Amino acid sequence: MGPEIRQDSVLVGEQHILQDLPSDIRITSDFFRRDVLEVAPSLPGKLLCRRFDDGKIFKSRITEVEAYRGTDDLACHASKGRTARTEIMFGAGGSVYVYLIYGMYWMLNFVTGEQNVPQAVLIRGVESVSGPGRLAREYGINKDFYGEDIGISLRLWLEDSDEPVKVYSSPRIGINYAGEYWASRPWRYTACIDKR
DNA sequence: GTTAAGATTCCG
DNA sequence: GGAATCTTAACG
Repeated sequence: MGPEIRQDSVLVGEQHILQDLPSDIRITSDFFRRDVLEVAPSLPGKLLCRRFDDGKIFKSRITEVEAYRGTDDLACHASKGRTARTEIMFGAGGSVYVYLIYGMYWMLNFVTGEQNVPQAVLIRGVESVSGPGRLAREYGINKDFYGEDIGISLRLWLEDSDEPVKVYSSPRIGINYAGEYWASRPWRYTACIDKR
């Protein structure tokens, strides 16, 4: 059974290739070039979209994210300084930051903010998948996506959704090591997606 | 070179 | 409650 052919795909040789999506649907890099505390709360409800190598396209609405904000934030990897791992976070918003945790789970993040302002949003869940480790696994995200430009990538992108969402904020998960102050910042944003 | 710990998940 | 599993960062 071949891949589902969409209207926005085009035949190139023997393969159907997904066209770059119209700018009024796809979220552009500009969206991410703002403070992470503006970007993160506006992500729940948006569609996280993936085109796999076999041409199949998977989309699910984001339900849970967390903001990691700059060198002061002791829960943010950038607080350790500019290293090979954190380098991408020091670039302008719109690229992908992925890293391996506990030797087995990839964490999917989107860099936000202006150049030299290291921030990122961790995508912790979508409607069909709970948990950041399982999410990356379902979406086939690994180190190959480090630095991917979310504004132009043909295999990973975001789309707007008109579904109304209520967004709640609460403390971030699993970062008690950062100390009480940073662990208590309400920078986790969860969506309650209305299903009428 | 060595080591401790981690933005997690699954099993008992 | 604890293991799985390995990269990163800190230290010698």
